[in-house]
Amino acid sequence: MSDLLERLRGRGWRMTAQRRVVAEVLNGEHVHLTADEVHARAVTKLPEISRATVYNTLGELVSLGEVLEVTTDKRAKRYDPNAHQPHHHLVCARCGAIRDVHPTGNPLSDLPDSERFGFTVSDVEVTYRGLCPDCAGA
Amino acid sequence: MSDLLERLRGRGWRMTAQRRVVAEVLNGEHVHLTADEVHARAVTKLPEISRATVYNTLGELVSLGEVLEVTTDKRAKRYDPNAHQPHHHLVCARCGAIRDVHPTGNPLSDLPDSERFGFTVSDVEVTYRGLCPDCAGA
DNA sequence: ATCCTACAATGGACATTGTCTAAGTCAAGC
DNA sequence: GCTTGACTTAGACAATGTCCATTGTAGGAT
Repeated sequence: MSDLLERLRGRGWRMTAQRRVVAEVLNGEHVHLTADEVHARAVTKLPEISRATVYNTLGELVSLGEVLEVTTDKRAKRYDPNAHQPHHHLVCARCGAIRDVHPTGNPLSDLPDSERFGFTVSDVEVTYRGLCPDCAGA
Repeated sequence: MSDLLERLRGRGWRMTAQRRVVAEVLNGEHVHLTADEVHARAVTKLPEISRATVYNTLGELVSLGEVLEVTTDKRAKRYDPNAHQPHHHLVCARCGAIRDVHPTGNPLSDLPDSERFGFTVSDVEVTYRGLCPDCAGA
């Protein structure tokens, strides 16, 4: 976990209290917080931290490739710290719960040249939707 | 094309000038407009139409299943009238151009039970990313 | 053809998410 | 322990989307 902090330090990332707190909040599996959620949690550890700093820091983590931006719903971007293991997402259509999933097969090879319209296709993002046990078990 | 208007009428949708204009704007293949773009085009045909009405109407069309919401980027929702032919999307990472694509295979069957976490999975959405010919041909 | 009425449209305030800037603050190196 | 350039802050601003009270109207009833 402090892997993240270690890696960042090793890459010459200037360490500040704010950045440490943000990195600490973004930790674990199946973590997919919005920027405001990150801010809310960061504030409990460091009350003075500002919204702008959280946004800036998240943006930097994304640029560094340490965190992924996920847009499973149309509302806010979410931030996924599980950037070093490729995966896709399973989303509950009712409550919005998100799980990381690892489908078999490679969707990239399922897109024939005739369907590529001359694009250079480099990435694919798969979002499964359904109901989680709680919401389905009505 | 007026298929859409026909279908809506047949389903007892109360027809108004505003709704007709919105339905007319959303017509064709590879159409993926944001709500504001729909509004901008609707205004050229019906200057008094309000933003709220466009949002309401789009929401209704989505509820009726005649139009799909697509969230290929983190900014605005886009509306895709091609709802009666299942398809996925190919997005240019630079300019944002969007094409409808039809991959082979069924990603749903690529998600093993062990990766479903008890969810009832009903839908899957695939977004391919890359560079369109114009942006790649730098 | 005209009237009624429920449903639709309007516009403007408000909410949410995200960006920007100018000024103050601080981590890290010397 | 200084210096300095990068970081943080607060708040204004922008973009997108929602809500509500008021006004308008489509379509059925007469």
